[in-house]
Amino acid sequence: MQSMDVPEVVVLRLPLYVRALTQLQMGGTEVVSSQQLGVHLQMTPAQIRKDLSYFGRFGKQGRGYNIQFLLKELRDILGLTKEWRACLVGVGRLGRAIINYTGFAPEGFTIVAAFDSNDDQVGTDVGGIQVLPMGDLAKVIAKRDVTIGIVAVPAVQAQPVIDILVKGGVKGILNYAPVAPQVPLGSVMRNIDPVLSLQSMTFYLKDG
Amino acid sequence: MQSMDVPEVVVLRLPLYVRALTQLQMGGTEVVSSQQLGVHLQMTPAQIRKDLSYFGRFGKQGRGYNIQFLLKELRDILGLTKEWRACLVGVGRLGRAIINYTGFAPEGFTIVAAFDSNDDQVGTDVGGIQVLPMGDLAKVIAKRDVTIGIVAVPAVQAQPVIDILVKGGVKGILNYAPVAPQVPLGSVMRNIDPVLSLQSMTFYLKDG
DNA sequence: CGATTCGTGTTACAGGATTCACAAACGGGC
DNA sequence: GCCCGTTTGTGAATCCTGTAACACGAATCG
Repeated sequence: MQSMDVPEVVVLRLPLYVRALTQLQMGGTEVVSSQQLGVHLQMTPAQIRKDLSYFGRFGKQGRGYNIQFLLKELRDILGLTKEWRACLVGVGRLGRAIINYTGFAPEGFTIVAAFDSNDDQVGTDVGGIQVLPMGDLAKVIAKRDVTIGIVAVPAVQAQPVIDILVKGGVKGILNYAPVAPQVPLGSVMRNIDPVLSLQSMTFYLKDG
Repeated sequence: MQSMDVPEVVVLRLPLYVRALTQLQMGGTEVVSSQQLGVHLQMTPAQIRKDLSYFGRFGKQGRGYNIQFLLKELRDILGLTKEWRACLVGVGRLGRAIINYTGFAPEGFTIVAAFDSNDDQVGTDVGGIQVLPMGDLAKVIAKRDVTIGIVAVPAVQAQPVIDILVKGGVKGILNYAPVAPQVPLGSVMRNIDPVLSLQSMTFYLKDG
């Protein structure tokens, strides 16, 4: 499969291209050169062209890239043309914020179920979603075609919860817990960790 | 300054070491080898040793690293020994969640002020913090020794808000808005963007 | 219609980062 | 005090990423 020989750094940049192109499209632009895109994203034109060339030939010499076309291609490549269904584990403060976050839906990511191990939470309604017991996890994942698990539980529970999610059939994990858990080969995990970001930032701030 | 010739990837990994070491320390371990740490963090022992060697010689041959000592050193290097004061801009849903997030304080990051451009928000109390008008920003930053600005405003407002923060004297930006804003040289920015994470994840999920 | 300009896709190269391999150092046992 | 298993710190070698250069196609202009 193509996925195998495309460097991961490149894949990580594709969503940035999608963002920038969408923004340009909103502004009414129809064609853009790697040069202009580069200014927008603070990268060299060469890098953009090289990244795109991993997937095909999308531009025209002397003209640049047709935004609508390139966007469609990139969305295809990233798999953004379908609706992705996710479930959330942990409906504490953080989990509630995630459910209520309005940024996911417009991009095609929908949270279709929520779980919690705390019996007091089970049965309650959070942002229009019924909180289910952890025991229902595997069943719901299968029934509702859930491919992504969002983890918003305390650090110590993260690894066991992730194990359950993966065993339940989830393929991707978006982890908000402040740990670096392990996922089996074949699963993909992304960590959201503002504290780590701050801690690496202070290195540059400490005597500047 | 040493900061200049240490690769940024290395700096990004240091907080991971701090985390793992803290966890081991909690568990009662006193000495750890790069081997063991590597298993814990899923990295090669060689990389850990090389990373650490940028900053000094912290280990003992035949034994490994004294956790307490190494932790102290790493905290020093990262500048985590002092209290960092931050201000938040934008007290919408996301901003409120950030203020109420309990993960910052234990690591020495305190939110000491909150701002919003919406007059309806100004004057209200969010999580024990009084919301101030944007006009007070520069004054408060100076007076309360704020070095970090946390941005939780809609995408279109992110860049202007960041400009104001930087002009006001903030040195670091933690940006939650789904854009890639520009900061002047000498400032540091970190982006928290779950949607980008998901969008690069789906590439690997789309036909697996 | 030929010349010129522009910007792509690609190949070659340079600079970084990661891994390897090994000498030097440490601690424990005897 | 000496040996032995262990593990560090560090050049050297390998791998990877980003940048620069260039040949070619496409559009434009006189």
